[in-house]
Amino acid sequence: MSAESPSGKASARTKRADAVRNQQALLSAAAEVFVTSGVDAPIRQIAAKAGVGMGTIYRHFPTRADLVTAVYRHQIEACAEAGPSLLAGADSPLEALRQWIDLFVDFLVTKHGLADALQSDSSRFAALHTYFLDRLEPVCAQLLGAAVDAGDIRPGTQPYELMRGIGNLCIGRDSDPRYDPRRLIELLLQGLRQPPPA
Amino acid sequence: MSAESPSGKASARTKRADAVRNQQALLSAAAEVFVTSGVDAPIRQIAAKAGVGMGTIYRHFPTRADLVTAVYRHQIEACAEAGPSLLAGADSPLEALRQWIDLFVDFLVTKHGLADALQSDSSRFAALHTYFLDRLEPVCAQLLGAAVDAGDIRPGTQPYELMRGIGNLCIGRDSDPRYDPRRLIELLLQGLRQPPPA
Amino acid sequence: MSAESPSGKASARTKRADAVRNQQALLSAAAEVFVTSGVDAPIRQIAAKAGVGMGTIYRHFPTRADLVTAVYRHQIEACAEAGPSLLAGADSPLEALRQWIDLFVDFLVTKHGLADALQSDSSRFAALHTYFLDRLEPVCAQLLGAAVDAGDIRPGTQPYELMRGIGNLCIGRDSDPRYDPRRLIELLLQGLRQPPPA
Amino acid sequence: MSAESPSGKASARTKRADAVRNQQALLSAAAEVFVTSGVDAPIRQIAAKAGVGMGTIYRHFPTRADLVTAVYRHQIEACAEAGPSLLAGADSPLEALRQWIDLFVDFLVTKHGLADALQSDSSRFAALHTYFLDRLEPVCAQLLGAAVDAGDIRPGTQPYELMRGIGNLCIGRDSDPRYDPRRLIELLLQGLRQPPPA
DNA sequence: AATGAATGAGAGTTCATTCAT
DNA sequence: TATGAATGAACTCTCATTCAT
Repeated sequence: MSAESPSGKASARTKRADAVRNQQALLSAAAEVFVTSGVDAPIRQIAAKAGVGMGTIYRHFPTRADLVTAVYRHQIEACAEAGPSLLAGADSPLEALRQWIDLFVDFLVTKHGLADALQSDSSRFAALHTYFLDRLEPVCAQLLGAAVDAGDIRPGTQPYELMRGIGNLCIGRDSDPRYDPRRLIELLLQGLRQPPPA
Repeated sequence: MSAESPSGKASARTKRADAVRNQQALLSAAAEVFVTSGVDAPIRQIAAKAGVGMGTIYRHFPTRADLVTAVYRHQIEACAEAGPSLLAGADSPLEALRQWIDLFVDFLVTKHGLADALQSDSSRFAALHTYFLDRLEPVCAQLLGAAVDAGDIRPGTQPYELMRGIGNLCIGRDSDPRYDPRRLIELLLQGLRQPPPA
Repeated sequence: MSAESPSGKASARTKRADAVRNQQALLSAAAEVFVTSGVDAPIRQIAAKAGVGMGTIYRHFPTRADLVTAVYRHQIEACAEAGPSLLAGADSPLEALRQWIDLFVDFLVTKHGLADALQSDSSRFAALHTYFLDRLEPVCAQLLGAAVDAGDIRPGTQPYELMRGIGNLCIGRDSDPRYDPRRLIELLLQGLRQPPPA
Repeated sequence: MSAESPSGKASARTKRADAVRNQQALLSAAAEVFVTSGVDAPIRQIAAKAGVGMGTIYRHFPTRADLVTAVYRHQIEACAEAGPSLLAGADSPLEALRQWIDLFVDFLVTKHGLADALQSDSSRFAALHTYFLDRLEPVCAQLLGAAVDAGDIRPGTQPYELMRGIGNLCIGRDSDPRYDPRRLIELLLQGLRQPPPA
């Protein structure tokens, strides 16, 4: 990189690098804080964890939904991209669906403020909600459709409803050791299976 | 006059009647507000809706949990009492379980701040949580056990987990018309059914 | 009004007796509560201790100062009346003054919210203040004057100032065992003594 | 006169001032308010007087004790530092003690909410209390000890008691012009003097 | 006359958001 | 651009005082 005007360009570059670094720090910090304090955690707390000022958060993420969305974007992407691969590689469409739901649940219970955020009716999270569904609903639809087409499961279940249901089942997962969302989700899948021919 | 009891007592009784009326107003108002603003709604809002001062709420319900518990106590009781009757009257234990879950869901989606409150990890709702479980878990256990004993459903599902799951599925029921918790719960029940002998 | 209806009279009498009894209960209760919670104790607390309603307190003692004054009136009277007797019976006017101050201090430290109330600039206690001074200042003045006249103590000290000073020294008496107002008051008295003729 | 502009809209509500300047404003305001309303004055009142928001007070002084301590710290320091100098410069230890007490009283009556705060049994002021004593008791002890050693005053008086006594005498100084704590303190000092040999 | 339920002003405290530096 | 000080609305809770019974 050549810099004829060292001060001007260098400072611009420096700032850019700073900004990127800040954004990364913020995302990591927010992810951590969301886990311990939920997605409604005080901005201060996130800023402190990231080692930046509060204003910096507002610059990068004007609304809370922007931040939450950004925090989970990578995982949402990964989850979305896994759909087709699983469908291609699994023994059966149902097996692919099961594996995808496993990923989905991993994601939700790992970042455990998320399930709460997703069901929150607060308009604050509308953007997250939208992004989440726009990206994942088609993937879920594809898997679900394939399983139906293969005759593995009965038709009639909508991807939106299934995703909401799984998401809801993941809420408050760790408040009591007696509650394990995966067991219930397994029951759901059992319920989806085509009743055997008489 | 035959009033052996001093008038002091009579007047005390009268005041009580007022207080009772106020309590009712409060319970109705709180139930309404919980629906629109959640169980964390500001005390002022509830007081305003009930047409009473804030202090009146504190008098009747010293803590928020007291209020929430009181709001839902009647329904919890009704639900608890329905269990044995349904078991006695239904065609099969599974049918009884299904009907009881219907009642349970009716309850949760009608007073829909409740599902939120129940899963809230906030210690503020510990009392409600405890009351809820103490009262309903045994009922659910009985129905579940009977269905297992009759061979209608597979064993291994705990009443606590089932209730939590159903409760979670009822969260945010009306944020989107595409989501109907009952359909998912029906799937859960399907999943619980004993796989037919080979 | 003619007392045609006996019940009218009877009830009036009954109420009077009740009122007197209530007043006594209130004074005792207030005295106790003042000791533990200060003269600013919540009205509720006093009412509860006395076993009466709050309204009853307001009926008997419209302002807090009225109650405080009433609570301490007996002791103020006793203290006031002791002055002349002590002067008549003691070995010297200084000794009488010392004994009277002892009584005064007993009074203040026994009812330990009192010293605080007396110095409180809050107008709430103006009535108490006034009553207190009206009654005791002349007594103190008499004792002080006699001691001065006898040549026991130097002239120049005003009874108001001496009483305020002693009252202040009694404040917070029991917050620390290292603090004993009597030792300081004894020093004050030493300081009042006529310096020995050269 | 330039007041033609519609100054009704206070756009120049100097929102952001230097933090240090704000602290100073806060300390001055608090000192003033403590004088008129006592050290228990509402936070809002102090904030209003300082022209800042309430949050600013919490930022600078998280607890009330922090604020009270800060308000009086400078004077406490000055008083503490004066002790040794006075002892070195005065004609006699007793004279040094007298001068130090003069300073001490100046301090208390100038910032006269302080005497109240010091005797307050509320645990809220424990920090102030502790700081006050930690800093001044040793100074008072030194002066007192020197005066005893020099034979100027009788032994047996503890610095804690003397300071509490003087502090108490300064309470409510200006509620009545007839009351002057200095006259009583002078009597105390007189009382401390060694009784002349028989 | 007595009661105590009801009222609501007022105090403490938190935190999202703005904006001077 | 980044910072974090400042603001103030919003919330909880307490208690003096009133007033219907």
